[in-house]
Amino acid sequence: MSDMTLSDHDYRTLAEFRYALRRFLSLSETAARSAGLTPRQHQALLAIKGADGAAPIGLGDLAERLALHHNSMVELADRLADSGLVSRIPDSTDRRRVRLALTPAGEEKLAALSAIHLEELRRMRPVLQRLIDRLT
Amino acid sequence: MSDMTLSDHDYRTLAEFRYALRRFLSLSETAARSAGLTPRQHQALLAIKGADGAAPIGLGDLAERLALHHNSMVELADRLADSGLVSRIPDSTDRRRVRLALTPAGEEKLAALSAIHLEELRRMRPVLQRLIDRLT
DNA sequence: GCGCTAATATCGTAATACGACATATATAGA
DNA sequence: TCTATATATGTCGTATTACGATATTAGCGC
Repeated sequence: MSDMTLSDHDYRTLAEFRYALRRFLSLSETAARSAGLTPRQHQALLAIKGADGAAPIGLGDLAERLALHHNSMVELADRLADSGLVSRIPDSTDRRRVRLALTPAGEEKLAALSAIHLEELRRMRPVLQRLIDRLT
Repeated sequence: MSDMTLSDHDYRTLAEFRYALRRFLSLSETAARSAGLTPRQHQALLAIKGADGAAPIGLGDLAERLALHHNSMVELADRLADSGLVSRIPDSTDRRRVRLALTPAGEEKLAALSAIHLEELRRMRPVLQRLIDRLT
């Protein structure tokens, strides 16, 4: 907080940053829904795939990664399992734990969505770079 | 779409990007709610402030900027006006139009929140830069 | 075994974005 | 100027979903 009073330039930077974010998120949502997924479902698939430990990620860790409370994560996992996109895998040693793995259907949808997102991020790169540079 | 098959590195880049986004958005939400605002309300205040035309921004343009349908924007404007954060200003020449301006209370809350957000973005800068550079 | 903690699950509730529809104003064309 | 159409905002019912509170099940130290 170097200076408490913000300039118009600061506000504009913040506003444009949020605008870029919303455009990305809006595009992402449209793509996800076209694939029959909610945005959260898509993000969950990506987080599952992107979390490379040796073992599949558990509900609790996934909840943290998605910034969801554990019970919301349980419900999200229910919906994903009902849709046949992930499968619940009980942990072999700790029977309280449940891990999630992508089904082939989940892999497939995620792959298609990820290609779109990667392309979009690459397209956005100059804008993002410009905004970052503006942060003084 | 240079190559249809995505590498683990691609997935991890996407996952980490989303994770960074969620952390930012989560922080933003917490800050907004601490100030008695919903995230959307905060974003609306910022978009109003950041939209520099000669005249205050209208409902329709604001809806587009916030990626909301016009009726959702009307309801959001209702809630903002009820909270005393913005005031509806009928357009002088086109009486269909309604413009929104920040009240002093709105300015004040936005200023406090914006300082927090600018600080956070500056803190995130290295992470964002690294992610952008990873986009090949 | 007993008390305690941790992980997952269940259920009722509230917030809010949307679809469908309604109203008010502007504009073009005969 | 009158009428048809388009545009901007507003209203209302509904559905989705994240959360709080609570419950259940499993591990752990003693």
